[in-house]
Amino acid sequence: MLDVNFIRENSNKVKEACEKKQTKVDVDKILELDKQKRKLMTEMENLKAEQNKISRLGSPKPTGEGGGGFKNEPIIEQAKEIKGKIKEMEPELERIENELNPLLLQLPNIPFDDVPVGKNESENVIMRQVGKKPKFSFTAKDYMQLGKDLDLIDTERAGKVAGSRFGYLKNELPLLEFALINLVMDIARNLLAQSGEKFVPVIPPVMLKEEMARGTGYFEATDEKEAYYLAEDKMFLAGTSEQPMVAMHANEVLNEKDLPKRYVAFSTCFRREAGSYGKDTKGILRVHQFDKLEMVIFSKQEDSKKEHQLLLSIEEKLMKALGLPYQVINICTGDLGRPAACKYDIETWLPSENKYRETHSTSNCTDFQARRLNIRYKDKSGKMNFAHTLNGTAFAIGRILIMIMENYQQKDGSIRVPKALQKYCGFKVIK
RNA sequence: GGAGGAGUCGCAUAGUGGCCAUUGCAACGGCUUGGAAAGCCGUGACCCGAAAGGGUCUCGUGGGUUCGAGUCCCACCUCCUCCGCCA
Repeated sequence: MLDVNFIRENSNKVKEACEKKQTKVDVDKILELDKQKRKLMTEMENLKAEQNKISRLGSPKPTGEGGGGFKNEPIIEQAKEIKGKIKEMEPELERIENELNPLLLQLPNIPFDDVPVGKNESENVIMRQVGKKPKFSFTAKDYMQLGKDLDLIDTERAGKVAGSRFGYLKNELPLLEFALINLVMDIARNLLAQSGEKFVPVIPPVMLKEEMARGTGYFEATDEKEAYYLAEDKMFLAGTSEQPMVAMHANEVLNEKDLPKRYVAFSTCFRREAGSYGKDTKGILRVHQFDKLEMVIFSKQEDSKKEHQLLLSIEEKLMKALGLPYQVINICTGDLGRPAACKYDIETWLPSENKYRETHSTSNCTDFQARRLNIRYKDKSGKMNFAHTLNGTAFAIGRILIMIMENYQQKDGSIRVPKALQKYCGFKVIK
C-alpha cells in the first residue's frame, strides 16, 4: 500500500510506476474518490463537533450535585436531529470507501530508479555468472532418473496418496535437507560472531488469518487462488514463511535501536500453482508443498538498500559453499511483483534442461508491506516511520536438492555430497 | 469440545453513564548546562489550514442502546484457569 498523501502529491510518479510494472490501476479515479471522501468526512466531522458540544452541556457542573443530565427537551431534539443527519451520510462514505480501498490495495510499490525497465522476464538483466558448469564425460541423467535409480524420490506413490505435484523424499535426501538447514543456521551464527549481523532462527506458524495473509501484498498481485484456504477455520496456508514472518510484527511500534531485526525462518510452504498448468508438471521442481529457509529483515528506511545487499551476499555465500554454478539476475520492472521496489533472483544451473532455473529471490519491499500491516518505529526526533521489510531465500530445499543431484552426479550413477554438507550429514556420496 | 476469568498510551495501574481517560516507571526528543544529573515541557492516527490554530477518532475489534459509553447490551478476536481429548 502507498501513502495517500504521496499519491496526491506525486500522482505522476504513481502512474509511471503502474506503467513500468504493467499494472492497470485508475489513479485519477483514486484521486477523485479521495477528494470526495475528504469532503464528506469534513462535513461529518463538523456535525459531530456540534453534537459533541451539545452533549457536553449535559455534564454536571464542577460544583453541582448529582448525576447531571438535561432538563430542557429542545436541545435534546436538536442533538437527535444532528445525529440523524450524520447517520444519513454514513452509507455514502461507506460506498466511497468500498470503491477507493480496493483500488489503493491494487497500487504497486514504486520501483527504484535504477531498476531496469522492461515488460516481462525476458528483459531481466544478468548481473554476473559464477561457478563452472559441470562437463560430463558420460550421458548425464536428470534428477528424476537419479531419484528413481537411487530410491530418493517417489512421485508415483505421492500421486496415489496426494495427487500430482507432490513427492516423497527418501533415504539420503531428507538427511541432506537437515544438513542444509544446519549449514544455514551455522552461517547465521558465524555472521553474528564475525560482524554482529544477527539472524534469529524461527519456526513460524504456516497457517494465517486472512488479514495477515493479505498483509504481505501478494493476493491482489497474482490471485488469492494461489493460496490454500481452510474454509472451516477461515485460515490460509502460507505460500512462504515471508507471510507469517513479516506479519509477526504487525501493529507494533519497534524500538529504533533494535533495528535492523533479522530472522532466518524454516517452514513448509504450500502453493496451489494455479496459474502454472502444464509447466514443470513432472518431478518435484514445482510442487504444492516444499520446505524453505527464508531470511526476513525489518530495517530503518535509510538502511534497506544496504540490508538488501547483505541478503544477496548471504545467498551467494551459500551458493558458493555448495559449489553450484549460478547467475544473479536483476529483475526488471515488469517482473518485479507488486510489493517489491527492487528484486534480485539467483538462478542455478540445471544440466538436464541446459539452463539456469530460479532457486533464490530477494526483495526490498520498502514500506509497502509495513504500511498494510502497520509496522512502525519511532526515530530519534520522535517521528513515527513505517519500517522497511526485506526478504530473501536462503534455500528452497526441494529445488536445491535437485540442483545438487544433477550437478554432482558421477559416471557410476552415484551423487557426491558437497563438501560443506558432509560434516552435517555424515556421508560423502549417495549410491 | 465444555465451564469460568481477563484485555486501558512500552510496562504497571486508577477509573461501573457526564469536563479534555488517572497516576507511577521506562524510553526517546526538547529546554536548561562548559558537560552532565536533577528539574521542566513534549511523545498515537486522520482531516481542514501557508502557518498559528481548529476539529474528528483512539480504552482488544466491530456493531448497538443513549443528548452523552472505558463504563450498559450483542457478536467476534486474543490470552489465562479448570475439565475432556490428544502428538
